[in-house]
Amino acid sequence: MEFEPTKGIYLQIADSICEKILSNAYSNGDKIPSVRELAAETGVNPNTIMRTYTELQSAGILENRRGVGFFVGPEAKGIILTQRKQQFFNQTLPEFVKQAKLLNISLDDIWANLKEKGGK
Amino acid sequence: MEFEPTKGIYLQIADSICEKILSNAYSNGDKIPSVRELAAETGVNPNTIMRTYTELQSAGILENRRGVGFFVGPEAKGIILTQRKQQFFNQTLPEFVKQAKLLNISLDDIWANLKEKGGK
Amino acid sequence: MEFEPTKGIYLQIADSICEKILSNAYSNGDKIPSVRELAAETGVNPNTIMRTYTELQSAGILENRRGVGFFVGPEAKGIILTQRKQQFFNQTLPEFVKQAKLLNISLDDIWANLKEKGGK
Amino acid sequence: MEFEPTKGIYLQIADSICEKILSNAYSNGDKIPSVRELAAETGVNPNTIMRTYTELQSAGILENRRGVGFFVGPEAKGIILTQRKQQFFNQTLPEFVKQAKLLNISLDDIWANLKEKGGK
DNA sequence: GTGGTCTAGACCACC
DNA sequence: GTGGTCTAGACCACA
Repeated sequence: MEFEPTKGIYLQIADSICEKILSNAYSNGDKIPSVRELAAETGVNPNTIMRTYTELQSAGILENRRGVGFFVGPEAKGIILTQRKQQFFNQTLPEFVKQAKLLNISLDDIWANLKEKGGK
Repeated sequence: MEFEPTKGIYLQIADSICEKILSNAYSNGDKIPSVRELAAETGVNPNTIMRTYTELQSAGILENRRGVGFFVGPEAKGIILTQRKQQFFNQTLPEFVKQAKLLNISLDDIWANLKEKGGK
Repeated sequence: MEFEPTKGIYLQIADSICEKILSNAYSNGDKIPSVRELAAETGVNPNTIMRTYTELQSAGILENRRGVGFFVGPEAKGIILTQRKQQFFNQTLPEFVKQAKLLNISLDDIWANLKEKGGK
Repeated sequence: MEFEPTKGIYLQIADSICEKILSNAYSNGDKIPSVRELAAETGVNPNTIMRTYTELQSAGILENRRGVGFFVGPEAKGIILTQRKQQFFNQTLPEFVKQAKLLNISLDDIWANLKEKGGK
């Protein structure tokens, strides 16, 4: 698995898990791969996976049954959505608009660019 | 001068210089403050300023006359714009679209909203 | 380890690493000594080693896995060779020819001389 | 006038003067441009020109008549030739050969390259 | 005065 | 343990 060098690996893994939850690849209550499994699969140090899981747990997205494994929490999807929407409207969107203005890129330019990529 | 804790100081200083170039506060060929001057002014260690200048130089944005100082390069503005546009279309925009999709937010809605604000 | 006083230590270390790569002492993907290790081994400050590694990285010769170490990049050998050949034909050779001309030394004589030595 | 960033400007100016002497643009006993003249012409700080002149003087290549100016010394050409030949055979040539061997460049390759450039 | 390099030692996030 | 950044202070060559 490939990782961006600018962002913590544990965060990138957390993102990928959240995205699986949002896209219903994982549903509420599902058991997710064990630390060792995921470590082997991604080629990442188990400590790093563990950090991902515990942080997701303390966010209420995952739950832990001792000796059994980690499971998707009952409110997982809602928590992730709330969290992401907040981030989207408070950070991503304003930053996006600011950059576009600074670079003098119009909505039409963006639209054209998206169509071009979408056409591929 | 105040700095965000999340991003390297040398990068924040680089950004501020680039913005001065984009806004024509510095023009092509202008001498920019010496390493020690800017260090004193910002309260940052000269080594850190040096790092900023060196990186901007190797990007072609600054030039250097030994024993004299650093100067804005002839292509500075173009390089910065190219660089930023590239980042916008290759990273910011796709990430933005991806998040919007995951959150089930319609791009059309966002655009309508933006156009409305733009009209203010 | 001994260093020439005329050339930056960080450059001399970079050279020695490149030569290890060219001579196959390091192969593609190999982990090279950690910053602290090499610093201790050479008696040089870790910051200086860090500078060497960073510059080799931005040249594409080294790669970097966070918290793990620096590794020889997949194209390392090719990059080094290209870089050196370019320098040879664009700088070393013209300078050599220019000096020979100024000194009124015939290139043919030099060639003959070299071939003779090469035959030994 | 353009200067390489890697080598002291005062050395580059010294070289250009020596080359004028070798190519008979300046002859023994000729008055060379005053410090101020050459400074204005090259756009270089007069201190730097002065350094060049005094170093060439202490090498016996230039002579100084107070209140009059700097002049090419009687042995100038000989001194420069001796000096350069020494450097050529002790440094330039061995370094040239070493690099060619390291890069696996044959004399024929070099020959071909020279012809190509000469043909332009 | 300018840039450029090096050292020593600290602290951080991450694996 | 790893890399990454920052500070403080020194010394150098050069203009």
